[in-house]
Amino acid sequence: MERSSDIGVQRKTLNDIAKHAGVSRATVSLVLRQSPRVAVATRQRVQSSISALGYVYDRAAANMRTRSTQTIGLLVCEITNPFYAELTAGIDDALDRAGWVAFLANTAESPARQDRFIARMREHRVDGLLLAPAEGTDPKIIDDLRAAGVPVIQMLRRLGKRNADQVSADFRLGMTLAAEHLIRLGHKRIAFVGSGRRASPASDRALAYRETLSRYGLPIGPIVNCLPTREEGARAVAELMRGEASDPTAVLCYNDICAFGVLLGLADRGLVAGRDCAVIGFDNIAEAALYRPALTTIAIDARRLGEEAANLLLHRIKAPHGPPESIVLAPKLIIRSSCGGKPTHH
Amino acid sequence: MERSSDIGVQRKTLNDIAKHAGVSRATVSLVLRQSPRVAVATRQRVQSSISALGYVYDRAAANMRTRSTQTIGLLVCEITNPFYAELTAGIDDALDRAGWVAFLANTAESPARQDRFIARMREHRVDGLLLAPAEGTDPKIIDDLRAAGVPVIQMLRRLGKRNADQVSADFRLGMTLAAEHLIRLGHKRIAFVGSGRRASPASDRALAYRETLSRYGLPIGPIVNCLPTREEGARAVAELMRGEASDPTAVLCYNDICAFGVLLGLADRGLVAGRDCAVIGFDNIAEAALYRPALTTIAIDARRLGEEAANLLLHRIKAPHGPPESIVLAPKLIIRSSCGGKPTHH
DNA sequence: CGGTGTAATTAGATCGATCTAACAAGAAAG
DNA sequence: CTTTCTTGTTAGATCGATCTAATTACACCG
Repeated sequence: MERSSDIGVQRKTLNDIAKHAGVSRATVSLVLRQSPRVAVATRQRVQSSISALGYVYDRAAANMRTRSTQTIGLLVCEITNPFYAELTAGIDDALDRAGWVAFLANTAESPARQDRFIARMREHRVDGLLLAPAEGTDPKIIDDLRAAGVPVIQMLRRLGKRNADQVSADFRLGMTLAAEHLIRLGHKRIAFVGSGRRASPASDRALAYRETLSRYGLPIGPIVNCLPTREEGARAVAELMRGEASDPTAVLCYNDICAFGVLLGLADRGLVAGRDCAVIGFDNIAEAALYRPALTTIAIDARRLGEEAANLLLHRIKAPHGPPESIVLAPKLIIRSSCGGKPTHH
Repeated sequence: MERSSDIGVQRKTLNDIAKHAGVSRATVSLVLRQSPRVAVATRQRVQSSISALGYVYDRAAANMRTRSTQTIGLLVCEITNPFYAELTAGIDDALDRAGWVAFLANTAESPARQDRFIARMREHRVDGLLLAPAEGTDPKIIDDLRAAGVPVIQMLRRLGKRNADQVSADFRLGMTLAAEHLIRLGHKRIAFVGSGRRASPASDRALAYRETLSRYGLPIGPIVNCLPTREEGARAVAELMRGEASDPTAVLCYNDICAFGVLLGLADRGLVAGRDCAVIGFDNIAEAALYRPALTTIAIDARRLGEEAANLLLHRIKAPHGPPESIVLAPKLIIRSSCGGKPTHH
């Protein structure tokens, strides 16, 4: 009894097609690569053999000669963070358009895990890497990869000082916009929640907070360290709000997740954000518009950022010796209800 | 001037190592694969040559002979959905432990895009596929892949009726638990929001809703179609709550996202979930615990589900002819505040 | 009619690993 | 001393494509 659906059927090769179509292996290869040097009649004959035999192109074999795999490695510091999920979706979009595929690695903020994945991806001969570095990443890996001839695009977090290919957003400008918004609304005691992170996006934001407040002659602080989780954000409120007259009237947060935590913390203490205290987040993740009160925040277009990063990497792979490029997206203030007043966005 | 950090350095090969260590290519290969048939002295000599020359193993070349790539394809219907992001993290974890890597594709619920990615992954010779199918996926693709000898694990959504390898959760039981909870609380008019989806997890939930209500002799409906977005969930409330005495007193939702939408819709109409209306979600995504009111929901352990799926696929790749396995995780009712009463979880 | 140019096709080497089967050297057995 | 066995090593074929350089077929031209 023949079982056509059985597993382990021999995969067809170029030789099988060649024999079936009565041409040489080389000609079939030319057809596959849409070479114009093949006669129309031959091309058609080959193409019908290909579909008759159900041939599947073996890119891995082809890669051996061409020395390129049309494959990249994507290293994300935390895929369960909606911002990075959106970034990933943007990357995936751009790669799909170009016909490439990505190996995914969720490093979960572990540099050791990141190293392991990078090694594994290099063994698979990826043509390049997109790196949203885990916290505590040794900047040396950029040099190592460069020495090995592996193009890398840094996303969001800067490693080391040297100029390299990177895609990011202007976090300082973003936080400045946020602070100025609060100052325009008349706030004088503005707190900052979330300075605890070492990575560059965090230090950029904390810096802009200090700079802007001092530029307007306002007192700096209180500043509360806080990991980007809602639990921590809620806990931070306990440190900020002591029921005294000197309590802050507004809070700038490291990101939306922290801000949600702060909103929770306020609600749990019977305070209403937007009335008793102004709160601003950062990132504009999807939930920001859909929370109540809706969160005023700084929008970073994560999907667009992903697309730019993927395109820059593909460009760099084509032109490995070109000068480093740095793409910095502009942030945008999105006014909703968490600072009171009339929202311009829902 | 020598530039050691220049791009495009020739990659070292087995032959280079062999020459450097004064042995044959075959011996180096044996060392790399930790064969016990190599003398200790030789092994050490080879190993020091390997690190001296900075050799990087070329798995792609090795794959040509071994006919296995230690690579799988992961197709996710929507990576920006936190449930699937969590699932992805679980898969990544399990693969990391095994030393494998995954190609990621975010199909964004597009079957055409899914087909494209599957073809591309097959060209890259993945050893198997993890498929969280896009809505509207043709069940035939499972047969096609089986005929081609590509192991596939279906995740969450069932395709066709035949028994195949799959990992899912008991959605009927989950929705039954949710409905019975509301019934225990004394609700008589229980609505359902989100029946619009065609995929099996949706129909399972809708079915369990009907079954349970009729089992307890309660009227079925109203039922409101609703895509799993907050906007749609909020819109659904307008259809449900007409300010009449016959308005439902409780709402079962397709998933947490819908439920958040319903909470928003209620809030926008001045109604308080847990007091004026009970709401239950499904999935227990991270936000569920951190919303106010905290959402009562059915927990599905997405990370665990991902790990199980990855492990089952690795098992199936080792034993392609084994009988199909079906792993079904048990759901759990998580009581918080959105149905009133004392919450057991925060 | 032989020579030239162009278009279409192909044989054979090649990418970098693994696999097979054979071989060399020394120990153990007869 | 020869035979057999064991241990360690290796030459050469192989995986399935691409690339190079050569070959064929045929039209065109002087």
